Order: sequence, then C-alpha cells, then structure tokens
Amino acid sequence: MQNTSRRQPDLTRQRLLESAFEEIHHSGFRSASLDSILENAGVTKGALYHHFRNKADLGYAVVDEMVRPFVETKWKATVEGDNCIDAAIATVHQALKERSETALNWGCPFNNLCQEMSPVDLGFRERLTAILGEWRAGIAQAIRQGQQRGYVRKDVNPEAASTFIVSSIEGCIGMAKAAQSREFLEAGFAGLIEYLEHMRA
Amino acid sequence: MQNTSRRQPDLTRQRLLESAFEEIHHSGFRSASLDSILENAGVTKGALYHHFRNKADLGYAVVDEMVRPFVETKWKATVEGDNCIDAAIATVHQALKERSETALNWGCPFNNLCQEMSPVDLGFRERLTAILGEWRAGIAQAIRQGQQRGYVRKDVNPEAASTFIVSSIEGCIGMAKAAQSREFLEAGFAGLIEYLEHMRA
DNA sequence: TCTCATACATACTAGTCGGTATGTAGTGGA
DNA sequence: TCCACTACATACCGACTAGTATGTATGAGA
Repeated sequence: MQNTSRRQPDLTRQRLLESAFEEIHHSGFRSASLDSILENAGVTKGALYHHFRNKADLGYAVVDEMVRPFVETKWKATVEGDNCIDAAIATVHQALKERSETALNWGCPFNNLCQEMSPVDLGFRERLTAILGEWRAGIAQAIRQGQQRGYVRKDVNPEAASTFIVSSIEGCIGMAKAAQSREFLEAGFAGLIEYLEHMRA
Repeated sequence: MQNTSRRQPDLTRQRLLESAFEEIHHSGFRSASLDSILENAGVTKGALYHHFRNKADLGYAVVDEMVRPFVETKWKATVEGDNCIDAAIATVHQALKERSETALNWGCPFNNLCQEMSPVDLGFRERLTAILGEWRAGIAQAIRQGQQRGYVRKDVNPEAASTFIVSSIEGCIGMAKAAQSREFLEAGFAGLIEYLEHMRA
C-alpha cells in the first residue's frame, strides 16, 4: 500500500535525519551546514524547523536514532554471544574486511561526535556517555561471564579490560582516519587482536 | 637586557601561537574564532595578518611549533630510553598523575586536530601524519631494540604493537574526555599497562 | 638626519550562519 | 462542505565569520 499523499511527515523527518547524519559524519556537528543538510535531503527550512526545535535538537535526534543503533548493532554479538573473545575478534576482522574507503576517510561517527561535542555541549555529552557506558558495561559483563565459563583468564580486570578495548577500538579507527591509511588500521587491529587473544584462559 | 622597544615581532608571533593553540585546543580549528584568539593574545587583526597569510597558515604553525613539540617531549623517554616498556609505563603513570582537569576536559591537542582536520585539509593531514608516523616509528624501533636486548618478547610484531599502543593511548584519552571521567582514564590506562607488561620477555 | 621596510592598528566588506516571521496548501474529522 | 490543524515553503534578519584596504608609527641602516 503505497502512500500517495503528498505530505509524508515521517518520511520527511527520516530524510532529514539521514542527511544530517551524513553531513555531521563528514563535517562534524558544528561545521555541519543546515542549508547543506536541507539541500541533500530535498527539504526546505520550514520543514526542518517544523520537525526540530533547533540545530542541537536535530543533532540529538541523530545521536539517539542513528548513532546509537550504529554502535549497538556492531557490538551486539560481542555483548550477547556465547564467546565474547571469538565474537570480538570476528567483529574486528569483519570491520577490516567491509570498511569502505569512506569509512576510512571519515572515521567512526560515534567517536567523531564524542571528540567534538562531549566537552562543549551537555546534551551531546549525556547522550554519548550513555551509549559509551552501555557499550563498556556490556563488554565488561561479557568478560565476567567468560571468566565464569572458564574461557577468559581470571586475572583480567573486566572494568579495565572493557574500557581499554572500547578505547583502543576507537583509537585505532580514529588514528587510521588521521593517517588515511588502511595499512595503519590493519596494524592497529592486529595489535588489538593480539591483546584479545592474550585474554584467553 | 630587557627589550624596551614597543615593537617585538617575535613576541607578538609567539603570543598569537599560544593563544591560537589554546583556542584550537578548546574549540577545534574550524570553530576557533580569530577574533577570540586576537582578544586573548592582546593583538589586533593587522598584526595577525602581518605574521600569517590566513587562518590555515596560523593553524599549520600551531601544529609545527606547538603540537609537535608537545607530542615529542611526552614520548622522548620511551623512544630514546634504555627500556621502552619501563619508560612507557612510567609515562602513562605520569600522565595519570599530572593530568589536570582541563586536560581531561579538552583532551589531547594532537588527537583533537587529527580527528577534526586530517580528513578535510591536506596541509593539516601532511603535518599530523608526519608527527604520527615519527611517533609510531620511534616506538617500533624501541621495541625492536628491546627484542635485541632481550627484554621484549620476540613474538611481538613491532609495527602492529607500536601502532596499537599509539592508537590506544589516544583512544583512552579521547574516550576519557568524552566521558569527562578520571575513573575512565584510570581504567583505560590500567588496561594499557596490562598490555605493556604482557610484552615483556 | 633622512629613508624606507617592517610592524602593526582600524575600519570595513562580502558571505555564511542559525533562526524566525509569515503565508499557504494539504488533510482528517464533524 | 467546512473547519482546524498539520506540514510545510519562502523571504528575511541579525550575528558572526575570515579576510582586506588603508593608514600610520616605529626603528634600523645609510
């Protein structure tokens, strides 16, 4: 059942979110131009300010509805799977395989926003640290489970390890973006995998 | 011998560099306001454009003359010392001890610029990747030396390990900035130290 | 002492920014 | 069929941006 009406507020809103996500991913939030977002979305300023109160409100919605699912789906298997080490290594290998040129160029949208906006805007900080905290806590819990089940070394501190893993993942992607180098990403992830292997019991 | 003349071009230039470094550290390069830099430096626009061709030229000078020494002095001991693992761990401990609130708030100036400017400006990218490459190569060389001298495990890949170490350092600082949490930084660095210890022969 | 390049200082401009005021067309319910 | 509300569209605004044009004071060298 196609919607033949000429007014489709949900679609308009979705177009705005996707265009804003891409513009923010490429330019950062503060350098993102609303005019550019509108042009790419094929939408006018009136529509934007009908759906969102201001630029920050649009940015918050991008975090809640685009960035959060982006992070969650990537690490779902590691947090929820049977063997978190196997799952994490597989996710890293998968990231290396599928990581397109644009992703290498523009980095991780979550990390980009963390670096840029967390220090300067409370609304962003609250949303981003919530995502970060859940990701970190999920991996810590998976490590504890692995220790109970016996395939993770008991002398590993789950809090320190999960924090270090999350940080180094984003560090590797961010530095590879800076170097604009796939070889850098491969080397960094090789080090990460080495660390993950060393966690095995 | 105090310089009593009213025109001190070297001092004016230095004031501009320091003010720009701080403004860029706090706001990023693109959001850095020249007017704000000038106000904090106590200098006028005419002086700025006498010493620098444009905003990018000022930014490049900040990278060359402020950010590069900042990175080099931090890791000099690790790259040049007798035992790179001991030195690296000491540097991490030192960073934890001295890292002020403002540093926790605003992160690493080198990493900030890498994340923001490397993908979008060739002049920044060339300068920042040069610093990154030298840092990375220095640590790789120190690891190789450690392997020759016998205190670093032979099965460690120097390229992968140095890339991972550099990336995870910046990742920990960046994520701790995002979380605005000293506890996060301590946990991440604890994981890093665990990794460094595991490199010992 | 004169000259002239250096080292600024001030005023201004064009362009872009986020945001708003206002008008209007679509659309579901009575 | 009419009303009322939603969902836009368009034109505009003040603030701020990097950058420039122009003028002037300083001070080293001839």
